[in-house]
Amino acid sequence: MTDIAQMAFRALSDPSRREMLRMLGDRDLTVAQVSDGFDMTRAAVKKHLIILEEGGLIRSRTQGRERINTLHPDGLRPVLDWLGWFDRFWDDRLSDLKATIEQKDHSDD
Amino acid sequence: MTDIAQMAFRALSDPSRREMLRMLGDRDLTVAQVSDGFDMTRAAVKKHLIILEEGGLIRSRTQGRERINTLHPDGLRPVLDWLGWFDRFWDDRLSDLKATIEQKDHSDD
DNA sequence: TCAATATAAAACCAAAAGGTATCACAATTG
DNA sequence: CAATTGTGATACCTTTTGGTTTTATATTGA
Repeated sequence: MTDIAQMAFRALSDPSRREMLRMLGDRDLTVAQVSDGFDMTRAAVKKHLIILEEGGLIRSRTQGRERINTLHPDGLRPVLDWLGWFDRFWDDRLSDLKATIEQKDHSDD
Repeated sequence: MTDIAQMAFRALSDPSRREMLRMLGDRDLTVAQVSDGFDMTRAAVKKHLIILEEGGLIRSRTQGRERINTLHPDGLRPVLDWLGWFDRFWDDRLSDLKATIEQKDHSDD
């Protein structure tokens, strides 16, 4: 209900919504602009955007008659936290990621 | 429909199913044993387990009249891969995770 | 053998999800 | 101002979801 993680998981469970998040990762978009990427009505897109916002994955602000939707990546944190519990079964992924981090930390080696 | 990532995201979207995954992370459980942890019928639990298996998050084998359910952590990989796209917005997460890894490397658990 | 147990499978149900169409209204533009 | 555009809010519809109950079947144990 008001469970943050649950609302985020719920928001992520629909492929259209996940696609919307990717689009918003590239740039902020109005409802109409998001709708251009999908074969559904603006009303349907709007509903998805509401669910994404309820899940804490996007933010939106109204600007004139438009509503600008912005990715809110921090909203993924509850999801990643939950998934983190399973890292214990996932040692090789940690290694891979560690390598990535090392690379990033001293990329001038 | 048979989209692997979608089936996994779907499986994760229900809080009871996520709890079942945690339980199975501790040890393998029969359908009846999983049911003991929930206020719902075995039939309902069985349906959840089917969805978890369809999502690639658990495996199950029948042993006598029992069905043993086992966590299949690799099933989370498609989910983590999808989420990985957002790492670009999440630099501090890499730091956090690095700390976790260091901790793991230096302790024996 | 026979009763108890574990799962399976199906029918059924209410609510939620995902979509449409429609109307209202504020903001923009000619 | 009038017409257009972008959004918001409903009402409505169909399918999916999460649950129940019931019935069947296979395995176990006294």
